[in-house]
Amino acid sequence: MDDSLFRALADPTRRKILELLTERTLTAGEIAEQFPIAFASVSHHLGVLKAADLVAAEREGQFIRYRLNTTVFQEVVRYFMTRFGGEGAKHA
Amino acid sequence: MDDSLFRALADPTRRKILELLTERTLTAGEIAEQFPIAFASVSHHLGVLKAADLVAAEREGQFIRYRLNTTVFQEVVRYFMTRFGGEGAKHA
DNA sequence: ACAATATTTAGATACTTGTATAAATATCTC
DNA sequence: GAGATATTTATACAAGTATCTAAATATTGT
Repeated sequence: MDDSLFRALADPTRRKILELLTERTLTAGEIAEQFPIAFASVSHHLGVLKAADLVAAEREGQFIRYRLNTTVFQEVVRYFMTRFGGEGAKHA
Repeated sequence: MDDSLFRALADPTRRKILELLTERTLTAGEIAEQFPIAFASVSHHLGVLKAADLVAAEREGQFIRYRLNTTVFQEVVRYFMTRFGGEGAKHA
């Protein structure tokens, strides 16, 4: 389990970005609009998420579209369930 | 979902501590032995884990015994599964 | 090629954090 | 109560990080 993954999840802004991407894919600008911080700061967060392989980016004309990489989330769930899940996780 | 939880998980030493506690409860000293850093540093990590409610501590004579708080882990699993789990999580 | 739009990268700064050493607290034994 | 052991708390510092502004890169349209 990569360290960058957990560090990426440690920031609330980044977790919020991930939750936004659950609904649908979004461009960097659409994501940045949702936050009171500078676009460049959001771009930095997107870079961290991409480095952790939690999201994937694809250029679409002048825009860059981000989407959730669900595969990695499944790995996270598995990590927690196998190591710490105990009983309760099985029927969640 | 509390911010302190994810920040607590972001450090590899702390994740290792949690994994050690999966096997059995351990005293602070037994935990500290496993790491190349100072006892006080491990104690700091234990404080972070306790603040995030990931572990519970109980004095036992001169020792302090730590145990995993599995309830919180179930919440973590649920967080990931409901928001990001997709299909793969269901039969993991 | 130029201007406009979208996004990232670079450089700076304030804040947080992981670690260390030293001091403090708690318990046990004599 | 003094000394030994176990652990935490206090203080300091280097490294990491979230944010900002400004500059750079990429694409589109005229």
